[in-house]
Amino acid sequence: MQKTEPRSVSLESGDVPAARRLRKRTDEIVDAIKRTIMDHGLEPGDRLPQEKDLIEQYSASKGTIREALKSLEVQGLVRLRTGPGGGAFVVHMSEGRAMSLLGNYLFSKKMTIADIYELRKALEPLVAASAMDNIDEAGFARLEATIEIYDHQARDAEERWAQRMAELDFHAVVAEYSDNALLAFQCRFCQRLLKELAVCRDIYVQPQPVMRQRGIEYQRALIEAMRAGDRDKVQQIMREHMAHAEEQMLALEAEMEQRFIE
Amino acid sequence: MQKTEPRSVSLESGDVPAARRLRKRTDEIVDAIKRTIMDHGLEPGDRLPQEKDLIEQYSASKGTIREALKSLEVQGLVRLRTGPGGGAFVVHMSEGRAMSLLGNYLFSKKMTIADIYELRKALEPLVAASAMDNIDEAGFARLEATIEIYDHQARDAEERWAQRMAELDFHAVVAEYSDNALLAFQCRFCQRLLKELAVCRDIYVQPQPVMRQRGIEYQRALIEAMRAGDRDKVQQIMREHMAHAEEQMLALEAEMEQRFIE
DNA sequence: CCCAATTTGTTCGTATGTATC
DNA sequence: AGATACATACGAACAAATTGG
Repeated sequence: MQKTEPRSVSLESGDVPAARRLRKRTDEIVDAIKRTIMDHGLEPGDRLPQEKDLIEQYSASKGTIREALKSLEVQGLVRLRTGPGGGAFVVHMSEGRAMSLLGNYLFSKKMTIADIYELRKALEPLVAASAMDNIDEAGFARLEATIEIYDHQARDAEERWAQRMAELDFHAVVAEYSDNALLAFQCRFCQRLLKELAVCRDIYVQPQPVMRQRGIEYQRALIEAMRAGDRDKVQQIMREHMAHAEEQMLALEAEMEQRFIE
Repeated sequence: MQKTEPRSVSLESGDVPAARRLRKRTDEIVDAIKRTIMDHGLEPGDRLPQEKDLIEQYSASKGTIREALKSLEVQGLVRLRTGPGGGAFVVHMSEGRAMSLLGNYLFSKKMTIADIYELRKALEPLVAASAMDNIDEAGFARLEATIEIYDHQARDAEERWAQRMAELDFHAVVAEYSDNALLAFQCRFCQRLLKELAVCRDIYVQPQPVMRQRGIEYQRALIEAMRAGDRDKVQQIMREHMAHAEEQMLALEAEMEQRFIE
């Protein structure tokens, strides 16, 4: 049985299948370097040949090689360092970069609060259940420390904002303990959207006494259920927590619009 | 005296750090152009100033400007065209590019079939229900045409492969009719992972008579439920469909490993 | 169909900044 | 502190692609 196929995965197929148009030199080199990374199984920390050698290897000029390396850097595949022993080093894309890039894609689509919570209602219970299997006392401590941030009335708008962010961070911490990288990423991306969406930012600056208290109750109950290892209960609590959070967000959004009309 | 801090380590925030330390000229220009696009509300089709003008505007060299534009191109924000009237045109990132970039992030994580299906079991029922509200007769026709592709015994390995791809395309078509862009994207990304993961590719080349027939039954029932507008039934069928598909995939994976050991 | 204008794409030479020893 | 190795940036020239006459 063939185990490792030479035509492995994720090769930037994207749009044009190469047979059509003459591809630009830069893009050819980008793909060539990508293949080199894949085929040689290069790990983070490994260094690519330096510019000088790449120039020779691909018979291209400095500028072209630089553009290719820049492309790889933007894609989060390499990091460029100056100085002796410097060069292009293979890295794993950071979650932040992945989210930025995906954010560019969704920028054109108009996301609503309901859209995001439709996802969260489905995913957060799953990550919570998944995280339950891996979380330890240190993890619980982190969760409780996060709750502390918003377990009191905010003094000013700035602290109120910090509390809203921390409320989302609670779920980010939970997701950290899931071993399903894709699930965790998608969950955390939803959280990031909630942090960045303009409509949400407008909502967060308003006072909202009810939401905070109820949210904490859900989260405390969640921690307890996780400690008890009660998978069904964990999911049930998170479902209710999300449904309640969505309700609050939508109500606040409607209230804001109402105020705007007056 | 200003001194460069040595601990400029890999926090790699990915997004706009405030005017902090010495950033590279290229990245400054990238952000400046990004802001220009945002602030002016530039839409796809709108043209940025040409290289010549950008060189003047930012007092940078041609190479630097080109690197900045290349960065924006890789991020899927602009498209570069040569010739008279050419230049950098604002575009919306294609779904394919977004998936490629996200694929680079997940490349380092080791995804399992179970991980992906954990997502699919949660998301596919939601997209199906969401799509139900928008799909029309043309959409149903597309779904039925897709089923035709694998509604018979494959003659050879190549057709078998095409059938596996079409089975996934069925769900891609469903997702097209959802108006929740994020939900649809995440669903289709799962489908893409199933198309590309090496372990899945190995599975698809094997004959698997049972899965095909049962899958079609689910999908035909799904179409019927969608036509009837029965939201709960749509979700229920899709849940079962996904659970069954996962079961089959895991069984085939186990069988393959068994064969591999022998 | 070719020609010419326009604009990006690529090359070379050189200089500067930066990190390591 | 100085030498070295490397990326980063500049500028001028040339090549290729696209559009319109």
